[in-house]
This record gives sequence, structure tokens and C-alpha cells, in this order.
Amino acid sequence: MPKKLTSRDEDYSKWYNEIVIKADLAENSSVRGCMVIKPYGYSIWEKMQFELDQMFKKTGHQNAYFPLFVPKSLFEAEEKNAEGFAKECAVVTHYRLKNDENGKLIVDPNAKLDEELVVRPTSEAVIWNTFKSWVQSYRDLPLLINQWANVVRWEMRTRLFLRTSEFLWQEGHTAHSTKQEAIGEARLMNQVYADFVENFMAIPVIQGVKSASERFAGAEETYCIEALMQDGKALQAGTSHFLGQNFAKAFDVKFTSDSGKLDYVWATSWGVSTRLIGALIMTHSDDNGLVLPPNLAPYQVVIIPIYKNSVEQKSVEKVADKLMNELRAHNIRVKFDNRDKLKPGFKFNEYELKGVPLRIAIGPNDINQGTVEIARRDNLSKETVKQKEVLSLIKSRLNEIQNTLFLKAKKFREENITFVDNFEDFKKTLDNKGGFISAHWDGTNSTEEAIKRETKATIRCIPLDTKEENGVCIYSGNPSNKRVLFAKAY
RNA sequence: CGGGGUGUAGCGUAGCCCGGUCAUCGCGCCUGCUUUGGGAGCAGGAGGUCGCAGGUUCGAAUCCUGCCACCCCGACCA
Repeated sequence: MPKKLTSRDEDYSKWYNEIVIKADLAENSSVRGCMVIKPYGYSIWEKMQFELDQMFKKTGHQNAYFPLFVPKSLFEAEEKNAEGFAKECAVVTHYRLKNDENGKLIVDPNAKLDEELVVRPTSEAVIWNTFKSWVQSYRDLPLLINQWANVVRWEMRTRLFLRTSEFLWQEGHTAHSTKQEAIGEARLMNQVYADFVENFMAIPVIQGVKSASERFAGAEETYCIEALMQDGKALQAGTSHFLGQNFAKAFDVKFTSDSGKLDYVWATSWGVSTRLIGALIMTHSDDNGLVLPPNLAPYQVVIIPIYKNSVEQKSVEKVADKLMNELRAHNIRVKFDNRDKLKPGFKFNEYELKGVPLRIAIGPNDINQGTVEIARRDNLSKETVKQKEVLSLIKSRLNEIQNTLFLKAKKFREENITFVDNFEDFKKTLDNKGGFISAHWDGTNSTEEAIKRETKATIRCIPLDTKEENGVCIYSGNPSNKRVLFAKAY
């Protein structure tokens, strides 16, 4: 294991990659643009899945599973959606290989599919094709479905967790009898995402709606949660879309209302992905490695024994075992690292790299004095405490760490929202400080495009809690009635 | 798809201009002894089609040609 991580100041993306790899979260796969999520990284995802799933179920959703392959004719049924994803689709064209005259495997030209199958970049098409047969009456609505799945998007440039060719996510797809109800659903799920990301991941987010050009292909409104990373770039952490009747019309999903009228259903879709793990890394990590919020950490506490000989080892292990069982009985996730032949110092560094929130060290001195040493990952502080007090102290320290991480990230975020009233300041802020820039925008596509072309900054969102105020667009000088958030983004 | 770069042990690398004990070094791995409260020390050991295929040459990791892969920048990216 290398001694030190690259500092963030040197090269942010290198620093990020090193944490992903050295903290044992994931690695690049030999398959183009894909990643291998290692057990430790996957356990974080499992925990996220578990918590999100609880939240989805509490809001009345059910899980289901739909096919990986989308026949091209289905895929293109909703034109805007198809057009939006067309440039990044993997397509299955054949169903068989054969040996050529040299004994090498080739694609059998006789095994060409009549209709190509698109590997889902998102599942609206297959799901709405199915919804058609599930919905006849208003009594079948609302239909609230979620799917945990993988999707494939053939991105030009990939990056571990943030933009891989294949990624894991959940996608919710719902159908409603009224427009109002569907909009309510889209907003509710955006709120669920915000709650999850803030409470479990300790990442503060801004809820907002996307500008027309940043909207999901086929949506009428896209809600989102936007987070700010430590290098001052924004990351879209989750989206929730109000789809209007676009998919219902494309897939002919109609229902009979309680008044006997036939109408198309109203739809939403929403998703978060393994990208959230990337957000976690870029929000909390420091130059010693990953920092995990206790609510997500696979191990919240690691116990490290210290001893010089087998006699000491035995007495230390006895105390450690007892402590581990006590903590586990209180649903604290504990690992006792009793690997021999590795020095304690090595283990200290290893678990810091992996972001374990609390470390307990027990050595001969502690045995004599009835104490243990507790070290926090977030601020690297240590304290020696009586063994009897460990349980209650661990509980409160875990809470403290969770809260501290959130408040620290929030403070950083607040300090990096800059209000700007002209284009010169806008450019200066982008170059010198980064972060979110709150500025007036005239609401036109052309202005948004021009700003993007000149500065690479995009409109991240129009925050939901934005107050109306009179102003002029920083670029065009035309009147504007509210500020929007700009940033360079991942 | 344009521009640039890189392929040498599990990982990271030196060597390439100037062809000839050049296959280097570090990490990791294995064995033994000593260590163990912040990334251990010493000794010994295993591990390589120098990306692939041709060519030039007495001789190629090194020069030439073609191919492949990966990385960075751009384009692209809900």
C-alpha cells in the first residue's frame, strides 16, 4: 500500500481515482468503460439500496423487473426520448458466433436479428409497453413501480462511479390519473432523494428544476438534486421527471376515469445510481482517504488489538471480543481486525484510507487501566475512555460524526454560492473560485448556450425555493424575474 | 471521430534519441529470525512472449512499417 495519497491540490481527478482504488471500492474493468465494484464498495451500495428501498416502500412503491433488451421499434416509439439517447446505445445485432475456416470465432452473418435489440440506457420504453397491458381503469391507478437494474450508456469518456458505460441504479416509473398527482409524485420522489442524500450520505443538496435544454429527453419537467464537490464542480445527484402524457401517447396507455371518460395516463420517472458513491467520495474524503458517514459505513467501528506476545494477545482479544459482542447487540456494525503479522500502525492507516468512522485500539496499557482508545476518522482526534463507557460514547460519537460531516459539507457549499450581477464577475468567479453562481438569466435557450460555450458553465437548476426578484440577465441584459444556479459540472 | 501521449513482473517504473552483459529500481508476494501503542528491519527467494505481427541487422525493449489496447485534451454526455 502506497504511503500517501496525491493531494487534492495537485490533481483532483488523480486524487479521486486513488481513493476509489486504494480504499478498495472499485477498479476499471478490462471491458471498455465498465468498472468492477469490489466487495467493500458494493457493501456501501447495498446499504444505500436498502435504505432507499425502505423509503420507496413507505411511499407506496413496489419493485418489479423488466427486460434488459429493448426492441428498436419500442425504443423509438417516444421520439424525443429515443433521439436523446440514440448516440449512446449499445445494440445487439446478432445472436450467434461460429468458427471460421481458421478456427477463429466470428459473428455468424446468418444469425442477424430481423430487429435489433437496444441494451437499455433507461427503461421507459419496455416499461410503458408493459404498462399498456396493466392499465385499463382509474382503479388500476396510480401504478407505482420501481426497478433495481443495470443500464448501459456508451459514453465517450468514462470515470469510476461518475460515468461508467454500465452502471447500477434504480428507476421508478409511475402512472397517474391526473396531471396534478403526477407532478406531486415527481416532486415527492425528488424530496425523498434529498432526504436520503442529506440524512444518510451527509451531502447537502439543492432541489430545483432543470432548464429546458438540460431536461430529460421526453420529460415536461425535470426536478433534480444538485450537490457541490470539494473542487468546486457541481454534481447532479438524482433526477425526478414529470413526463406529462408523452409516454402514454407513444405507447397508447389509456384508462377509463370514474366518470367514464377515456384518457391517457400521466407519468413520472426518477432515478439515482452508483454515481452517488462518487458524490460521497468527492464530498467527504481528505488526503488520508475516504471518510464515510456512519449511517452508510459497512463497518462503523473497527477494533484493533495491540500486543507483544501471545499472553498479551489473549488478554487483549478477550476484552475485544466482549466489546464487539456488546456493540453488535446494539446494532453497531463492528469489525475486530485480529489479523496477526500486521502491525497496528499499518491497520490504523488502512482503516483511515477506507473511511471507517471510529477506531478502537486496545493494548496492554488499556488492559491494566480498564480503558480503550477511541479515534475519530472525521477529525483524527483520539480519546482514552473507560471500558464501561464505551458503548454510550460510541453511540454519541457516531451521531456526532454524521452531523459534523453534513454541517461541514453544508458550510462549504454555502461559502461557495456566489451572487453575481454581471458577466465579468461571473467569469472571474468561475475562474478563481468555482462553485455555484447565483445569477439572473433571461430564460432563453440561446443565452444558456452562449454562456456554456464561453465559460463551460451550465445552469444546474432553478432552485425550488428561489424568490422572485427583478433583475437583468447577466449575459443579454434582458429582464429576468429570478436567479438561477450556474456551475461547471461533472 | 480530430489532436497529443503511453504500452517493460500483480502494481508503479528506468532503459529507447545513440542497437551489443539491459532486462533496472521501488512496492507487493513467498521463507526465516527479530519486531508489534501510527504504514517494521535484516537475510534469502519466486515472478517477464519488453502490447501484437512483420521488416532491417551478425545482433532489436531500442530503428522502420502495420495493427491492437489504454490514457489525456477536444467533440459528446439528463
